[in-house]
Amino acid sequence: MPPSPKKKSAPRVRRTAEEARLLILDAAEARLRDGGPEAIRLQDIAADVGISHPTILHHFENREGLTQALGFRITERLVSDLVEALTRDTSEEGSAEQLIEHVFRTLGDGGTARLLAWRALSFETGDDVHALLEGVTKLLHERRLQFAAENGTPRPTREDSEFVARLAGAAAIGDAMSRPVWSGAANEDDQIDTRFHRWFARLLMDYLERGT
Amino acid sequence: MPPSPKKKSAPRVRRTAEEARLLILDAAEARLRDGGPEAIRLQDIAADVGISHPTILHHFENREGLTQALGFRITERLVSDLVEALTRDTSEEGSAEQLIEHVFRTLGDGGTARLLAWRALSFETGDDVHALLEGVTKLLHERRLQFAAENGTPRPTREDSEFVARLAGAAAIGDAMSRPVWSGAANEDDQIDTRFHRWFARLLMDYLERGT
DNA sequence: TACCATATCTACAGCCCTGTCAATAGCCTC
DNA sequence: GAGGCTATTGACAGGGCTGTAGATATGGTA
Repeated sequence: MPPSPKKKSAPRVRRTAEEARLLILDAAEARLRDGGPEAIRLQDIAADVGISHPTILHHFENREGLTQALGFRITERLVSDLVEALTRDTSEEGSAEQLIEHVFRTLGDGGTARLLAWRALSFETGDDVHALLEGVTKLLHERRLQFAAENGTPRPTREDSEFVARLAGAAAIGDAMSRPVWSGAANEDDQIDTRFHRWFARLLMDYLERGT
Repeated sequence: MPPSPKKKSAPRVRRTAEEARLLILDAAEARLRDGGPEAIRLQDIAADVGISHPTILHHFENREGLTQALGFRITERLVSDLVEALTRDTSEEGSAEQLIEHVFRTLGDGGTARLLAWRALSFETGDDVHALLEGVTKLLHERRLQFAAENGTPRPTREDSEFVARLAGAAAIGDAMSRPVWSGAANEDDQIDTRFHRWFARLLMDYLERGT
């Protein structure tokens, strides 16, 4: 048999390595979002991007390399988003409610909660997340000390500030994780989420202003 | 070839269907706990129990049947635990702190948080969890109305009670989920968790006693 | 234009995992 | 003790997914 008439395959698209990695990560993240961890299949992802699956292996070594890179990117984006919001929203006086709302929205929307849950399940040290909590605590505590000095209210301990940050984070994550589960079929109205966030923000603000 | 000398295989253990299902579920849960969702492999589970994997299929139809049964059992146990704690601990007056501590411990210990996260990832309606929140809200609200009548404090709205329950649940779940992630290498002391739970319980109690 | 680095492809190998099937062996009932 | 129900098993099949190898094309560079 003659060496087969050289099927003319579709012209190749050649990207930079970075571009390719971005596209692949995007596709993988989308699959993870609405298909769960088991939906991260090289062949499917490749099909989504419109490439062949060995290309993925070329860029990420192996499957685990891909998931690891994905995990890093997810938290990295989350962290930068939070830090940005923190430094922006705490500059104005009364807008802590907006900040809380923002945090809840960021975690809840677009399946970010699902991504976080996945990351929590798939180990990976998580030192970066730990660092995030540290940073937030520090920021918050400084602001509280300043507030106490200006208003003559009692100075909070550092542990107290840590607890406040921890509560806010836990509540946001927990709420985001639970919502898709227990919202269930009854989607109810979307407003109730916002009211809940406001309510929580006010609860927290009351506590902060009381001083202890 | 003569019909092979009938290798004497190990004597079979014959359990009741219920017993077998329990053993299999236990093994599956253990694997899920410390291996993640991808560790639910029929052959491995069978090996753990000491049976052959077709036996699992016999009892659960297929893999999905197993995971579904597992999901139900996990939340069922959690729900019954919570309901029991609620009815027990709210009977005494000041022991709400114990209740909160209990909820946090239940969710945090033994990887229950991991199990919940897995369940959140693997869809499944979650109507049962929704029902749990309903029940807790109702219990809480009734107690608050009674408290308000006795002490002359303002009557809370039902939505307010719902928010309290939602916050407590979200905080417990979020904290449990986050701890293994951001505790990271620095295990710090275990006491701090307890202090945090107490702190949160007091915050919540203050709010409840103020009435709004 | 010639050449090089490398992103991409096709084809294939191997593995593991789920699910099927027919046979076997405990336990309960009569 | 005989017989039936069914829990259990070994062997096998089929499919899908990861990873490998060598060829090829593309864009930049000299």
